[in-house]
Amino acid sequence: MRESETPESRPYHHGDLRRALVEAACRLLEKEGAQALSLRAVAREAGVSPAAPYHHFKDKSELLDAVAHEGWEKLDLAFQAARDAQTSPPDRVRELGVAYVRFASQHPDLYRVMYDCSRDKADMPAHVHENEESAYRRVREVLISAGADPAGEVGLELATIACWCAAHGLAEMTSFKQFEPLKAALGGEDAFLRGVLAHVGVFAKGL
Amino acid sequence: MRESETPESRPYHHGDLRRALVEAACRLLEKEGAQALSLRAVAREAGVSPAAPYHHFKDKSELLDAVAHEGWEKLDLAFQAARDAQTSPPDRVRELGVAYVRFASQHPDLYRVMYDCSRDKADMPAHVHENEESAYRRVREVLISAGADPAGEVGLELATIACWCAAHGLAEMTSFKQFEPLKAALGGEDAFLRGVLAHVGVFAKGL
DNA sequence: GCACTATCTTAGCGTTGTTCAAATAAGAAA
DNA sequence: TTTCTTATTTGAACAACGCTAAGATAGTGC
Repeated sequence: MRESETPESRPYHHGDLRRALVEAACRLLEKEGAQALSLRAVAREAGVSPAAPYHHFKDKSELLDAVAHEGWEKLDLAFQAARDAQTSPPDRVRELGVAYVRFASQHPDLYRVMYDCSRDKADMPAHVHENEESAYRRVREVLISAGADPAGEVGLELATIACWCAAHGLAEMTSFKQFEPLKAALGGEDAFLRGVLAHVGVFAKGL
Repeated sequence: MRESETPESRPYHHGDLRRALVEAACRLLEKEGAQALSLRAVAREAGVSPAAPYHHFKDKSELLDAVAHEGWEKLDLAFQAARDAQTSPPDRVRELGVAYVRFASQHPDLYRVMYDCSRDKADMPAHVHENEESAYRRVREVLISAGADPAGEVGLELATIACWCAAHGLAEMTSFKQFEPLKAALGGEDAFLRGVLAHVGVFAKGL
C-alpha cells in the first residue's frame, strides 16, 4: 500500500478516518437521502471495512451525532449571514426565522438527522443551547435588540422558545404538498415563510 | 384449530388480522417504544408468522400509515374535548394548541410515527387536511369564531398554518431536558405550554 | 361432493448493526 | 537496526430485519 493511493502524508493507516467517515456520511446524505444512510454504506463510501467505524464511534448513533454537529455548524453560518444583513432589528428576527427554515428546506435529509439526534436524547443540541455562540443565544440577542425586555427573564425565554418552535414546525411542514398552491399565489417559498412567521408574535413585532 | 382458541365466531383464519395487527402495533408502541416497532415484532405480538402481515399491508410503511391514522383519530378526540370546553373563543384557540401538544407529550412514540408518515409523503395526513371533520378545519373554524376574518382567505390560511407549526414544533421540543427548570418555575407543563403559545399571535389573540 | 380463492406458514435471500479474534501498521525502546 | 507495544483495520460471524416465493390450510361458491 505505502503512499501509492494517497499522495498526502497520512499518519497511521488512514490518517483521519473519523473525519473521512463524517464527510462520507454527508456525501451519502445528499446523494442518496437519509434512508440510505447505513453504517455499512458509510464505510463503503469511505472505502473501508464495515467494522472500521467502530474504532472511532461506539455506535451508529454516535456517528450521526457527529453528522448532526456538522449540520448545526452549517446552519450557524446561515444564521450569521442573516443577522449581519442590513435590516432593522424587528425585521432581523423574522429574517433569522426565514434563514432557519430555508436551510432545512435546502438540506432536508441533513436537517432530519440533526433533529432526530436531538429528539432521541431529549436534548437540544449543546451547540445550540449552552455555548456562548449558540444559535439559541443568537435568537435571544436579536430579540433583545428588537425591543424585548431583558429583565423579563421568563418572558424572554418563552419568546425565544416560541421562535424555535415555530421555525422548527415550519421547517418540517414547508415541504408538504398542500401548501404549494398557496406558495405559488404568494410568489415563492420565501414569501410563504414570511407570511406564516408574521403570525408568530415574536417574529412579527419583536415581543 | 376449529374454534378452540377463539370462542368468538371468526370468518377466515384469524378473523380481522388487519385490525389485530394495528392494535398489536399500538400496544408495542406504548410498551417498547418506536424503535422496537419492527414488522416481525408486530407479527409476533399478534401471534402470527412474520410473513402474514403482507396479505393485509403491501409494506411496513403501509402498516405504519394505519397506525398513524389511528393516532390522528385519537388526537381528534382530544381536540373535540378541548373545543367543547366552556371557554371564550380566543382562549379556545390556545386550549386547542395545548391539547395538541399534550397529546404528543403523552404519546410521544405514537406522535412520532404519525408525523414521520406525513413527512415521508410530504403530505399532511388526509384526515387532517381534506376531510370536512378534519383537525385542520377545526382549527380554522375556531379561529374564525375567535374573530379572524373569513374573507381574508390567504391570511386565514397562513394563520392556521402558523398554529400547526407552533403546535408541532412545541410538541417535538417540549420534552427537551433544558426546559424542565422553566416548567418547574411556571408550575407544570401546561403552564409552560400556554406560556410559549402566548407568543404566537393566533393563539394569543385570535389573529 | 368439487373447485377456487383468500389466508397463513415455512424457508430463504440480501441487508443491517454489532462483536471478536486475527492481521497489520506506526511509534517507542532496545 | 531489531523488538516490543499499542492503535488501527480487516474478515468472519451472529442475530435481527424487510421482503419474496412456494406450499399448506381453511373457508366460499358451485
